[in-house]
Formats: sequence, C-alpha cells, structure tokens
Amino acid sequence: MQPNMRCMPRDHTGHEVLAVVLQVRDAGLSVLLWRRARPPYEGAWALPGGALGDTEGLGPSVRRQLAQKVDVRELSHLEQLETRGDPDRVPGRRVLATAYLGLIPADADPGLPGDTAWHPAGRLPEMAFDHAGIVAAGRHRLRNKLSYTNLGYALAPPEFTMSELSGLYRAALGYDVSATNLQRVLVRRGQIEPTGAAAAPGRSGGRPAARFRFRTRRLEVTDAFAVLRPPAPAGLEEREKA
Amino acid sequence: MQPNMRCMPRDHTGHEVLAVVLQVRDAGLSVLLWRRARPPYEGAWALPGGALGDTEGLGPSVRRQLAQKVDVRELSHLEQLETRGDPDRVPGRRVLATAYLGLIPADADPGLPGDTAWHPAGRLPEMAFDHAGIVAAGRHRLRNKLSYTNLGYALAPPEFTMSELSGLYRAALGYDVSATNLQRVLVRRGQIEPTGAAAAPGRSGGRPAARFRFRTRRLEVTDAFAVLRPPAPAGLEEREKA
DNA sequence: GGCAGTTTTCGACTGTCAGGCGAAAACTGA
DNA sequence: TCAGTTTTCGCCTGACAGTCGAAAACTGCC
Repeated sequence: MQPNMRCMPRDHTGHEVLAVVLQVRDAGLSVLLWRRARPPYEGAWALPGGALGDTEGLGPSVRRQLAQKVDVRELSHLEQLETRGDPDRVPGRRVLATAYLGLIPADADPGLPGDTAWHPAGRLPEMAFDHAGIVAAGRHRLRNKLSYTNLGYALAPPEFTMSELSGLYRAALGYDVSATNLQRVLVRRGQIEPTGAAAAPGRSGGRPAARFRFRTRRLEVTDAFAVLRPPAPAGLEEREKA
Repeated sequence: MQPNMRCMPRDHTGHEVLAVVLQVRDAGLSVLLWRRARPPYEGAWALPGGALGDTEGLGPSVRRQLAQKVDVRELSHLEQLETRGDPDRVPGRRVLATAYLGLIPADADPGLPGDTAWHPAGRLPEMAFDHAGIVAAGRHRLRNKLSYTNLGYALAPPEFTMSELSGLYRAALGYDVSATNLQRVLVRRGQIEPTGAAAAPGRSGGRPAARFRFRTRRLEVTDAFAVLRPPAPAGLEEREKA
C-alpha cells in the first residue's frame, strides 16, 4: 500500500498500555478507573495506563503505570488481553493500545489517588475512548478462565471458606454457584485443599466452616476439559503427585 | 517487511503485524513461512507480515501483508493472537509485533511466491527473531479452540467424511481422535450435520462414508463446557432451534 | 440445660456426556 | 461367492455436574 510510509519521521503511531484491574468488592466485580480532567473525553472515566517507554517491555510498562494508581504488590495476576489498533480509536492521533488484565484478591484494599476509584464492572460510568469494550473483554476473559483454570486463586484471599469462595465466583461469573458443587469440583481437580483449621463460627451462629486454600497460586490449566482429550498417558497415580 | 536500516534512528518504536497461517497438508499441520534474503537472520525463516500502515487497522494490515503471500480469500479464519514488545526482540531497533492466527481449509492449495513455503509446524526450520515462539502460541490457540468451539470448520473443506475430519483433528491436536467419538460429539453439539449424499466409495473398497458439513462457518463457542455453568435458562427446546 | 434457628458438610440419586468395543452394513476385488 | 476393508450403529462403562435432603456444629434465647 505505502511501501515507504513506514519511514516517515513525523506522525508516528504511538503505543500505550492499559490495564483492566478487577477485584471483587462487597459481592460485586469492580474495575479500577480514573477520571479524566482534560479533553478529550473530559470528565469521562478511563483505564489506568499510559505511553510505552522507548526501551520498556509491555509487561513492565503496565506494572510501572499501575504503580501510580495502586500498590502493584497486591496484583495477584497479570496477563495480556488484546491490542486495539483502530486508526481513530483516539481522536487526533494514532495510538495503539495493548490491554492487560490484572486481578487483586478480595481481601486487599489498596489506597487510591484522588482521581481514581472502583466502579462496578457491570454498570460502567461514561467511558473514554474504546475503554468500555476493553473492560468487557477483560470480564469475558476472567469468566472463561475461572472455568478451566485455577485462576480463582487470584480473586481469593490466602484462606477462605467455601461460602466466601462461592461468593467470589458468583460475583465474577454473574450467576449463583453452589458452594457444595464448587467444593467438590475444585477439590477433585486438586485446585484447593482444606487447611485443617476451622473458621471462626459465623456472626449469627451456624456450624463453623472449614477453611481452604489454593494449592498453588500460579496459573494452571485444567486440561481434563479438552473436549477430545488425548488418550490417557498410561500412568494414573502420578497425577496425584503432580 | 524486513527491517529497513535507513529507518534505524531510534526515534519511535515501530509496529508490525505478523501472521501464523496454519493448514493441514498431507496429514500434518503446516505453517506458512518465507525465507529471509537479507540480514539480520539472513537465510532464516520468518512469519509473513510487515510494518503497520499509518492509517491502517491491525486486522486490515494483516490481510494486506498476507495478500502478498497467498490468496487471502482462502483464509477461513483470522484472529488476534498476542503482541510481543520485548525491547530487543529485533536487533537494532524497537519493533512491536502483533501476531494473528490465520487458518486455511485443507482442500485449498494457494500458489506461493518463490521465497515462501509450507513447513511442518512441529519441526520448524531455523527461525528469525522470536517467530518460533509465536508459531507455538498459534498452535496452542488452535488446539484449545478446537476443543471448545466449532473452529474445525476453518480446517475442513465444505464437505468431508468423518475419517477425513478425524485426520484433520489428529493433525492439529497431535494425537489420535476416534472418528466415532468425534462424530457423536460434534453432532450432539450441533456443529456438524450429514449432507445426505454419500461419498464415493473408497479407492480400496469399503463402505462408502457419509458426507458431513459444518452447520455454520463462523466461530461459535461451546458454552456447555464452562465448568461451573450458569443455571439452565428455562427453555430447553429453543436450544435445538438456535 | 433444652430448643429453635442458622450455616456448613456429607452422602445418595439422577442425567449428561465421552470413550471403548464389537457387531452389522456396504462396498471392492478376486 | 468369499475374503478384505472401511464406515456406521448400538451398547456398556466411567466421570462428572447438579440437586436434594439429612446430619453436624455452632449461637442465642427461654
């Protein structure tokens, strides 16, 4: 199309990174947004992020930008989402955006700057640029990965009861999840295990719940859900050890 | 396409698009590569792609670049894979690359330019830059999506027998897939249906196979495989109509 | 202390679906 | 007609999700 256009010195296309940071806050899925004080989209809400540094990797850049909004040490998970390159996604100039999905456990409550706040991911305020669509992509990714990976660890505190975990899944998935089934499924898959200690009995009585933890806090995919799975690779008992 | 050294000044970071184009060719999964004639990585093989135009969307750019290698009308599927931004993934200058996954049905045999050829995706030749990793990501994505979507349509010709389809899945997944089970699963999910016509009986005898087709040739996800699925949404019979 | 209320835990039952096996069907070539 | 080949169909099994109900374990009130 334009063989030499790539050498044009000016009007280069910029590149920015954005982050969809999600956390379950009081029984709902929330996303971290900041309010734009200047045009374009003055007063609208935007995802945290900013321009990619000249010698900076994408992942490190997200972490750096995010550090201006929250304590990044709270981040339990970070993965690349998608890159948007619509020529006019930003009015005036060409900016590509690579979006990341970040998760924060429900027990964390990082302090925020004045222009930044949590918003329910289901009912977004007026959003700048194409950020509403990016949030939707992030929610989608989270929903899917909760089903076939152990990503729940990224939403949950180090220890939890099944009721609490069920509440987290409910908030993230958008529908009720039976604590009974959730426990059976996650234990069978080896994702969670009881800690042994029982939780403090509830505020209004009731049998004290057992506490659980995720066995590993790094992403692992449940390959047992490949629909046409490979023939069982002989050994059966090493699955327990792995 | 190849890094143009005249543009070397490290003013801004450039952006290119790449495509992992996969096709099942004689019982194996193959990827489209071209051979670099100039340094860096002279003689090594690279993914098709090139610099993003200044006013060009990402998807259109991949299609444009790909048109120089194959007949893009053969492309049955195209989706974004990931963006690589390692500061030194390309020696000398900063180039971000957004990779796409493209699929071509097994019955197509597009003509190729002289520097371009199909290679077995399992045993790659010496690859330029980080392209080997990108091919691996593409194979991974294909394997996963074959399990929980109807993406098989993108590998298969308009009509096929179950033996042929089983061979395609075997090539893409890397392990044997029983034609019996595959038929039952895909029919139950409503992905494929018999065309009615029977295939020409085999070259060496045998019962003539029934021919099948995919009901739709657009991507649809098999939501029934969400592990913790939402409560059944009442109506049961409209699933048949959908 | 006993009893009602509450919450969690456990076991049993059902229905769906994938995987495997073998018999029957349908064709070719000798 | 018969052996060989390939596909198709039906049956069985085993895994697993979803539901329900009973039992367990606690609080608070009488």
